[in-house]
Formats: sequence, C-alpha cells, structure tokens
Amino acid sequence: MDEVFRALADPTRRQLLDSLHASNGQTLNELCAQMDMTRQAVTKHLAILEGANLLATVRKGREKEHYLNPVPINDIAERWIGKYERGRLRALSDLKKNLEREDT
Amino acid sequence: MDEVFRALADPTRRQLLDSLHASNGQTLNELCAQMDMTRQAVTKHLAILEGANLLATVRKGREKEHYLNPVPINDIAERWIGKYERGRLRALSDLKKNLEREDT
DNA sequence: TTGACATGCAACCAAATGATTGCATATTAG
DNA sequence: CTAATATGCAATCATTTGGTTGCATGTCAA
Repeated sequence: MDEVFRALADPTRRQLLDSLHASNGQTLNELCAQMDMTRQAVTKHLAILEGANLLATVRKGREKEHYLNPVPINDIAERWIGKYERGRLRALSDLKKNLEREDT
Repeated sequence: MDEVFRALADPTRRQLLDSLHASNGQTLNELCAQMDMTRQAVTKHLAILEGANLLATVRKGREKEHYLNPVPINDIAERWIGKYERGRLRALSDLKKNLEREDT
C-alpha cells in the first residue's frame, strides 16, 4: 500500500499509467517515444510502478509489453477514501467558515 | 491534484490524517505527542497537507487546531479511480496468466 | 553468422526531501 | 509584569530520488 502511494506521487509515472490506459500493452520503446527523457529513466519509473503492482509486464521475444493493473488503485478507493467519506462532501471553504464562526 | 498525491505519498502524513480522522481538531502539540519526531518536523508535514488542501487549520488563541478535509481524497476517487475502473476487477495474477498464455 | 534492434545493469550526479537544532514571536496564567 | 506555553521561521545536514551516460545481453532478420 505504501509503495502504491509512492508510485502515484510522481507525475511522470501517472503519465505512464495514462498512456497505458489509453493504449494497453505498449512496449518500452513505445512508451519512451512519448516521454521526454532517456529510456533508462523510463525503465526506472516502470520498475517502480511494477513494484507497486500497478502494472504487469510480459516478455514477447525481444520486446516487453506493459499492462495496466487497476487493482491497487481500486484498493485505495475502498480503504482510504471510504475511510474518510462515503457520501457527499461539503467544500472546504464552508468547513473553514463554520469553524471560524465558533471562535471564543 | 499533483500536490495531493505528493502529500499522500509519505507514511507520516497519512498517519497524521489517520489521527485527525480519529480525533478531529487536534492542536499541533497533541499531534506531536503521537509522532516520534520533533515538533518542527510535524509542522512541515502539516504544512504540506494544508498546501494540498487535505486539512484546514484554525487559530484558537495561542493554539492551532487542525481539521481533516476529505474533499481532495474524494476527488481522487472520482477522477483517478473511476478513470481506470468502475466495476469489479480481476486479480493481477489472473491478468498475467492470461497474457502469458497468448505468447506467440 | 552478423548486424541491427530492444532491453538490462551499474556507476554516477544534481536536486528534492525529511529531519534536526537554535532562536524568535505571541498568548495565557499567576 | 513575568514566566511558562504554543507555535513560527531559518539554516543546516543526511538521505532519497530522478535523471544521465556507458556498457552488456539477448533476439530477430538478412
């Protein structure tokens, strides 16, 4: 669970997940083409995502396909978010206003 | 949105949210009592959480109360998670097995 | 087989992060 | 007023992180 949050913290990694969501099963080179950094940098990000179980990889000959795994993200929804709120929420501004009105 | 993910990436900050969820409106000193680090370190974490709009603070005399704001977490549920999956999900193990079976 | 292509591994480096210490400011209690 | 309490600000430091370069390995095609 900790690794999932860490993995999702980086914009590049979220972008990779976005790309895989748009087109699942892309190879490393295909993913690199969209990222403005070296192949090795992308490899590291993918390794972190895989370590967090956010994607699965399959070797196909000399290529490696990457598949999005939505399970851990779903877990966040069920554990974290449900933990704090299940119904509708008031905006923060309303919350803060009410609190300050109670000032002694 | 980026700041929310960054804020949630740290275990200490998630612990602070947990503590506020259990007992909302705690002061800085109350929160520090549970964290095994200096007050200033906790202050920094709280500042990051506040910057991500995950909590609201209210000055009460010389004390400062901290209130959990569940709105951004709810946003994740609606944007990210819904983006990738809305219904039930198969386990990763199943996914990976199926993919490898298709090997040419 | 041999060359081109796709990926893997490791050392290295700059910048961001988490935490500390020391001092300053503001409020409450006696 | 004065002392104790609660918090704020800033400099500093070690570690982690994101990125690079260079080389190695493995696979496909001619």
